[in-house]
Amino acid sequence: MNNISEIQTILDQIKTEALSSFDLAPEVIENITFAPSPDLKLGDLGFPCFSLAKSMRKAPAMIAKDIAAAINADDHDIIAEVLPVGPYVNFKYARGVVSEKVVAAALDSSDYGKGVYEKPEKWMVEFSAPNTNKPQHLGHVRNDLLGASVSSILKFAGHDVVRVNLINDRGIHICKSMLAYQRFGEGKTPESESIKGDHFVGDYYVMFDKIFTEEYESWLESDVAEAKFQEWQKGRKEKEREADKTPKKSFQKSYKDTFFNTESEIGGAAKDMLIKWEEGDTEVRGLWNLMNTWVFKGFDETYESLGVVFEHVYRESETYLLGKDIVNKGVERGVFKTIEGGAIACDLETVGLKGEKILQRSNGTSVYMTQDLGTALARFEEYEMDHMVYVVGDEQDYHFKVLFAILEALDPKLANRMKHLSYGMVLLPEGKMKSREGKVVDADDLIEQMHVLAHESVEERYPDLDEVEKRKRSVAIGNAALKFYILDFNPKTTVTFDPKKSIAFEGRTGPYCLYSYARIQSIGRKVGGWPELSEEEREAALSALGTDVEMQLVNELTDWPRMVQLSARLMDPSKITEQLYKLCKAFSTMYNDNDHRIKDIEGPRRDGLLLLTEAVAKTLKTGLDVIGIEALNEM
RNA sequence: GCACUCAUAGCUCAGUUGGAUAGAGCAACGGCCUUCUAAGCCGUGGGUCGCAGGUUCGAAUCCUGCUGAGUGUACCA
Repeated sequence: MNNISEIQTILDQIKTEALSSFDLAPEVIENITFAPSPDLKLGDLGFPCFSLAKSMRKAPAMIAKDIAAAINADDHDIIAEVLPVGPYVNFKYARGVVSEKVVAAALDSSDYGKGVYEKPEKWMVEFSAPNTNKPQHLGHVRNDLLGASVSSILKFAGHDVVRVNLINDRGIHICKSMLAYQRFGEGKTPESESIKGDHFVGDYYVMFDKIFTEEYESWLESDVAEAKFQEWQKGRKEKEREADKTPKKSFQKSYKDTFFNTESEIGGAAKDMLIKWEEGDTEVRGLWNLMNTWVFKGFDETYESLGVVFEHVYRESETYLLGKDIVNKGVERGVFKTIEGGAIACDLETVGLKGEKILQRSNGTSVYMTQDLGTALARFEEYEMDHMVYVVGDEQDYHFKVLFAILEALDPKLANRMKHLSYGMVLLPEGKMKSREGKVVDADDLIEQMHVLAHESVEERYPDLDEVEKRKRSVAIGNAALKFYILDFNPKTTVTFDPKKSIAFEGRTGPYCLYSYARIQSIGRKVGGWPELSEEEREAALSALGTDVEMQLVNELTDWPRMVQLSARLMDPSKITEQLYKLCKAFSTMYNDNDHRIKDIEGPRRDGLLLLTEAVAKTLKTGLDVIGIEALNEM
């Protein structure tokens, strides 16, 4: 099916063969898995026998002995020795043979670890999904990088992948920045102010919020507000009221939306603008188009510097009406129902959840969920993909649970084909990021800052380089640092980002991987190119490998295809970063070891070490490419 | 109130889905550049895996309760 490394396939066969002579259920055999041994002295890897104790009615240590005895190491060229170690059956590799197979596999394939399926599955991955009222921040960067790398990992694992973006370009929040610009823009443009388009528009969004907040705060001083407050207090449950030590503050918070929708002048103006937008008012649409052009240009720059690409970009202004007829048909089919007041809802009890979800308001307009339903069904029809992945933050876990349940109710064939790749928020040491209050790590600023820091680093280490080369390296190093940092977290982890110390260039980082790669390239140059050998010579060279240090590196190479598959299955890029780091670490250990200095070694072993080194470089480059990091030949 | 998620070294995080002695990086301390790039390597110290029970031959991992943090729970998007 796919090329999980040859070694693992052979080992699995040996295990299955050995165990099949003991009259065990297939799933019992399946459940026994190899793990690297904690100490190379005990063997290179092994499997535990605890779970066999019940069905075989014997102590695990006895079982391990019996199984070990049942395997004849001489029958398998990759195995030198099989030995029971307590309750474990441990295997010692015929190191030369294993090295030969693994390194040859890594060298001969242009993309070692790539999965190959006879019939690849088709996946659609939706990610990024920005709003057009403000520039992207670090949270979006996490989304962008996760979406892009998971897409790329799925592709590398052997699937067909379509990357899509859904830009949120309509709604009241969009009108806020439009209104502020209309009133205070004075005809300025991003060009006239020399500001990136999305930042330009974002500034008006912040301005709107500032004006609205001022309006609200001055209203709160009024007698009307006091009366509203008293009324609100009376309406509360007694317990709540007594427990609340700062009722004014609570009122201020809870009434803000109501104020926006009723009393607020600027709020009302924004709402009027939204109505005009929906009516297709020429002036409003014109302004909307103009500001969109600015924002999209800004977004494109950000995507380009992150290396993010989409096959298809959807806009909510084009999709927001989708789903309306699905809702109506759903009522006819009895999947949805009309409730009191005329709204349409889905009874979530019928899909295994609680409560009900409104899909159409009593005034006939649709809600967010409705367009998600419509968009999903339209996409399945258009692309006929096997799987749909939504890369969206974990605060929307419930939304997607409901969405998937309703979609399944509408079309049972969609069951288990939709996945929410839910990832944790990025917090600052002082808490959540807030665009409206300017408490954000801006994406463009961050990227720029990485380049500046990388440049300082290059300047310090290699002051004699010409400026063009310094720039080139700074960009590559800065991007590598940022991407590796973000992707090295498990997606579901809530990240605390400290601007002052989070992203480093040393230790387990992107630059460390680039550095390892550059070092290897330097070796290649020093020896006048990698050895080009005949079949026999190569086999002899690779078979000469076998020290612990060399095997550690060979083992990491062996693991690479497995980790790729694991990363794809879990949709977790951190499995890739982890394995790349391990590869670099094992290489660096060898590089610094006195007994493994290639320049001091002669004969086939020298060639063997060179080929192993070359294989590491090839795998590294492939792996870095999968997560969108550009390797450097010199650093 | 209810639902979901999380709690592991001073800090930031892993822990391959229940297996061998819980691991990295940073920070601290000690070594290694006339020898293939020191963005590196080697070593030392640092843990009651939030607390209390339970299941299991075996639990950081599964179950229950408690404590603490986050998120969600709209005819918002």
